[in-house]
Amino acid sequence: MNRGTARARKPAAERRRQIIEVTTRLIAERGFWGLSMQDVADECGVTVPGLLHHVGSKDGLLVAVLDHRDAADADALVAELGSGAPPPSGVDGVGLRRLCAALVRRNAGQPEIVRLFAVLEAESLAPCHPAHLYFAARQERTLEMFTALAVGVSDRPGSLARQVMALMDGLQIQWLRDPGGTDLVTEWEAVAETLFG
Amino acid sequence: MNRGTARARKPAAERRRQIIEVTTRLIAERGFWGLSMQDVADECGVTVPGLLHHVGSKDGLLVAVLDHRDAADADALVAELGSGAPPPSGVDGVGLRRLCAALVRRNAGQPEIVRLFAVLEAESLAPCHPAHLYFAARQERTLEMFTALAVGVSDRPGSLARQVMALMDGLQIQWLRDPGGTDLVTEWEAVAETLFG
DNA sequence: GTCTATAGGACGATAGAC
DNA sequence: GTCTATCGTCCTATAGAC
Repeated sequence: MNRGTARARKPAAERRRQIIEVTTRLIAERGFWGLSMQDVADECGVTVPGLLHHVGSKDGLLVAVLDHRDAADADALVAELGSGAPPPSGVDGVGLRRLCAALVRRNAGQPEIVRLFAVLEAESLAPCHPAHLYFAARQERTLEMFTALAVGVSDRPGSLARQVMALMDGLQIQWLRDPGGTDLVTEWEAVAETLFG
Repeated sequence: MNRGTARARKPAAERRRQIIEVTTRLIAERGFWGLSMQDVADECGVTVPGLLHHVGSKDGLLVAVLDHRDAADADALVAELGSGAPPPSGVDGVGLRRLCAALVRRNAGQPEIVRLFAVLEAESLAPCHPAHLYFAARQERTLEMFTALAVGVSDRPGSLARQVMALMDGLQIQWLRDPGGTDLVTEWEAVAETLFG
């Protein structure tokens, strides 16, 4: 008698994974303000209260997505830089140029995720946006990491760090708007030659 | 008997100017998806139907804002580059470096407008966004202009143009997120030295 | 040119059954 | 873990008076 009615039910973990996946795509398309819980629920084959059971609220849904991305990105970055590399908080010695190349290569393969961050990065400039603090901290953390890695490369490491970050974000926007017109990796190689060559 | 009751009424042109000004600020704060006609109407001291009388629809409101900005930017750019300079479609001879410096200087003085464009630029990546075509055309036009001006500066003018555009957009985001932490003009001077120096 | 009034939905969230 | 039912609020847009 071990539960013969397992028709549409899913284990919580799997359902949560599905919710995050769908939400990621929808936020990338319409932003967080344009996201509706109804659409997320529909695409998951669940009702709205069913969805809220898992994430608590609309804001809770956003933090779930961002937390999941942070974890996935940290894993992937370590894998791409070699298994011997320490976690992102201690990437010293890898070199700014190699780190950027790895980031660009990874981003080129997941335009949807890149768009998610591009949209939220702009939306979250508003102080009342639920991800405002998250992206402020993210920018600060990234700049610090880039600056630390740029110390040997430039005599103004802080400025170089800002330029690197700006170039990655800006080129990504151009690429997202016209995916056929640009190859992200190729464009970045030209940048690297200007900055580091 | 020439209409003695002109209490709260404004001439259409002035009302339209006010509507555009308020909408610009609200879109910068919340994006277009997050914009509500009610809020715009309230801040203008008008009812929602009164607002719709002037702009037709919510989409009409957006194009009104964008058209107004295009006109204002074109005027300001000509003024900043000197009265003798031809309109933006023919800025040859001014030089890419000088053009960028003028753009950055102008943008540094109007963060609200910069934020409007930053938010809409990301939001409009979605093909269904009412400003999708507008920003696609804008990017293409800007890249063409920068490329033409970069011909003498670099042996890969298209790539330089993309880098210049990316750097301006990216630095603006960083600046908007932490206005006290960066000076846009100073940062750009460092960039210019790297790119053109 | 601006109003009142209202249509007609979609929204996020809650309560409680199963 | 998912449902039905419902609340109250907000939304864009229209019709027609003044």
